[in-house]
Amino acid sequence: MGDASLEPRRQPSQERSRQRVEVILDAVAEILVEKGFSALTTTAIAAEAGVPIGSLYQFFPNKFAIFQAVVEQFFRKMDAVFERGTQSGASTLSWEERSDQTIEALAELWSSERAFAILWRGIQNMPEMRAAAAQQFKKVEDHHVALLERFQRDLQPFRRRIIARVMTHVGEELLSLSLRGSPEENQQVVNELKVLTKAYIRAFMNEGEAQAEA
Amino acid sequence: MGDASLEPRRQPSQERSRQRVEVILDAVAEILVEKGFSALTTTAIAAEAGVPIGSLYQFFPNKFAIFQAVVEQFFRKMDAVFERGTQSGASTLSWEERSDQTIEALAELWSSERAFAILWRGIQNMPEMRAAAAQQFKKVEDHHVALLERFQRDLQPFRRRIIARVMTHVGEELLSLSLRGSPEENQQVVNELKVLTKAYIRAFMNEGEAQAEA
Amino acid sequence: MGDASLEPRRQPSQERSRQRVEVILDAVAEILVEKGFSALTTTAIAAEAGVPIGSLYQFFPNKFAIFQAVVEQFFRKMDAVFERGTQSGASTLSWEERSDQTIEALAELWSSERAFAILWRGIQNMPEMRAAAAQQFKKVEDHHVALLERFQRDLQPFRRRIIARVMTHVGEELLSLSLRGSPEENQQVVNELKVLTKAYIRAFMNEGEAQAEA
Amino acid sequence: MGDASLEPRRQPSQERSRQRVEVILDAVAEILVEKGFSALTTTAIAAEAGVPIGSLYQFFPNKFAIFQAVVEQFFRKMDAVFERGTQSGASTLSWEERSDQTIEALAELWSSERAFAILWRGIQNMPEMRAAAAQQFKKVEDHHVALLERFQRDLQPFRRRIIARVMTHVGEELLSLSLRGSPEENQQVVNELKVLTKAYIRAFMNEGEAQAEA
DNA sequence: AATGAATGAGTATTCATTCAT
DNA sequence: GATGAATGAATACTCATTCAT
Repeated sequence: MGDASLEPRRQPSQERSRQRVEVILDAVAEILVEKGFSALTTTAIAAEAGVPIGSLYQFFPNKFAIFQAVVEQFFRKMDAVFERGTQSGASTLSWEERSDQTIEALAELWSSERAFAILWRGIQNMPEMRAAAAQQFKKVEDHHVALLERFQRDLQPFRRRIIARVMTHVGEELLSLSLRGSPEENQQVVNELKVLTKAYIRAFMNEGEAQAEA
Repeated sequence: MGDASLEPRRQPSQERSRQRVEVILDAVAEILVEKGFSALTTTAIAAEAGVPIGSLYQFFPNKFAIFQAVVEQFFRKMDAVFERGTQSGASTLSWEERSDQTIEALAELWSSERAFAILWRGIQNMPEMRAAAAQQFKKVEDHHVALLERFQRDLQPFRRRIIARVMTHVGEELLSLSLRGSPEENQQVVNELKVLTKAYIRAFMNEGEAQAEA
Repeated sequence: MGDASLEPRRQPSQERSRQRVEVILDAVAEILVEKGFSALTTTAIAAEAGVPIGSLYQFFPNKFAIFQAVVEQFFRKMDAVFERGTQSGASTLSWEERSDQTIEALAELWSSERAFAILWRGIQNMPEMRAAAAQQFKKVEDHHVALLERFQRDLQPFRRRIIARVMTHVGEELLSLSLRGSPEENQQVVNELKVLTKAYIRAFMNEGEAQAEA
Repeated sequence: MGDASLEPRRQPSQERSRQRVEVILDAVAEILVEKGFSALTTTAIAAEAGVPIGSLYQFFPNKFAIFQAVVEQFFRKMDAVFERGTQSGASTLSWEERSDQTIEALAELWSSERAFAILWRGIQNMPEMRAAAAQQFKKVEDHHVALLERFQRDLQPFRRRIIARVMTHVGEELLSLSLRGSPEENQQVVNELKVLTKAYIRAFMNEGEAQAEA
């Protein structure tokens, strides 16, 4: 699985190389925010990064691998947020508070990396990247599955997975939406995501109880 | 309002012309399903439709107008579903049943036109079509706003609009998701959309009551 | 000689047909003035004239024949100006006054048909029309030759022809130039054409005398 | 001033690149002479130059920039001729001899670059290049203005400018004409340009004296 | 005769990737 | 390793002319 051609060509072990990769990925973000996805050509990236076009191909086998690197960088940060949410001062907070906190942290992350949302939408239409995108979706989905396994033991595995998938997609859609409006609108979208998430969780929690009572 | 350059060049009044437009739009759908959005070039459309490239430009001023025609066709059907949901056998059904019915109908529509979901995602990344896409989103959002005005009078206008927007985006994201998995998964995604929608509505309904009680 | 394909397809004997041709030629002028030479497509002409595209091809075998008709119409008017200049109240006016009068009349003609100058420039770069354009140039040149034969009998035939050609081209270039500036500039260009023409004529008149004296 | 999109994309610093640009510009000339302006397509240029189409766009941002390069190259040579005419062995020559010499030199230049005349006419009808063409005309006009300022101080500035403009256009029209006939005709056209120019200058010189006497 | 939909070769331009230096 | 010029298939769109109705 996992298309090999999206792997970086080599680990940039030397300091200079590491910096170059950094510069390239920053250039990608800059272009996305300033000029949009359709301006994201290899030539433009090299120019923005102040790096010869050939260098791109020393670190990455092709255009998609560059995008993949940006995506992975972002998903690592997403992961970190989820980790923090799972571990931090567990007992003191209600699940509602934890949910809200995680969403708030995610919203901050997305808001601080507006380039990602643009890239992520663009990627959905690149056949060459669909598998890689699916894989990242899956990782978030797996995280939700794990949480549900811990706190909602009655759910059937199949349904648990679908619920996790739904939460993943709703979350990404609304976090993305929360970057496209006015500051007030954006904040309110995040608030609604909190409301909606808690309502949804409560819904299938109650189903279980309702069944148990019956 | 609405970019004139996306308007069809002329109404195909004659039978033969109407058929040609039909054939072209069918070709668009065929390509989307078979080869994906990035294969949707004018040459490919003409070839798939068995029509000379010039004919495309007799009916449409440019590529985007073709896409726009497909989008409008689909949104007219969406509209019809919403209309039916609003008018049909009003008093006998609970709001929960009505919600479920509408979602079921929408799911059937999306499932019967799989090409649309692919096109719709692709369009989001075309700067030339973003305005047109936003307009369609807005129409659905307005429908939700109208419903909320009728049944949830206490909501503040600003929040009402954001809730409507959230419902629009969640709906489209999950309906789109419900086309990408196995039949069982897809059905379950639709079910979750029903659960989630009702839970969300109940949540802000109760907020009002909670406030009223306090 | 004279490319047959530029001939009108048939003499529009019926009144309605004659009107249609008129409408078409007017449309050509309108487009030239409003949108420039590069907008002068057959489709645009038909649309502007409110005439089906097929009608164009009933009167003219091709695009060039339409242009040719406009050109001939204009050159007939040029001819008329020259005729008038040659015949009118001959003896009372000096040759200088006659020259000035003719130039003034030509300037008025060019100014009243601004479309022609645009078309005429455009035509120079159409290989298909170069022969026809040369023929029109030749007709004006021949007029000048005839005049010179009458008033400058000593000139050698070869030189007479070249002088006539030079006068033709200088005239057309400056009359065309006299449409491109401000009203004051345009008037002054016409004045300079008068000065220049008289100076030139005087020059080769004196040459003859100088030679005779020697 | 000067449309940036007509600027070359980069200075061909390396020898090989410089040669390539040379080859491209030569191909333009070749096509113009052999097949005329309307055959001057990017594909044709690339083919004639034996260069892939992409290479054209390495050096020039678009078709017009290629034409502009040819035009500028030629006008630099025109400039040089005017410079030489202004500076060379000043006192020994009468103004008549100087005028004749300059025209002779210009005629040689135009004759040695027959492609230019064809391109120059073609450019007049390209809306995208009209501004650039006007700029070149203006430079020649300015040269004439400067000369007139030196030798004909009595002329009013407005008239001086129009006279310069007239000389520019007459010169270019007749030099262009001097490439389209037989060798004898062409030589005679150049001779007439000399006669005409001197006669014209003498005319407005005398105007001044006539006024002074009165 | 009158119409106008149909045609498709031809146009300028882009861009991911390679590879000679 | 590092460079960036070179490549050419692919893209959206135009337009003079025809010919079935």
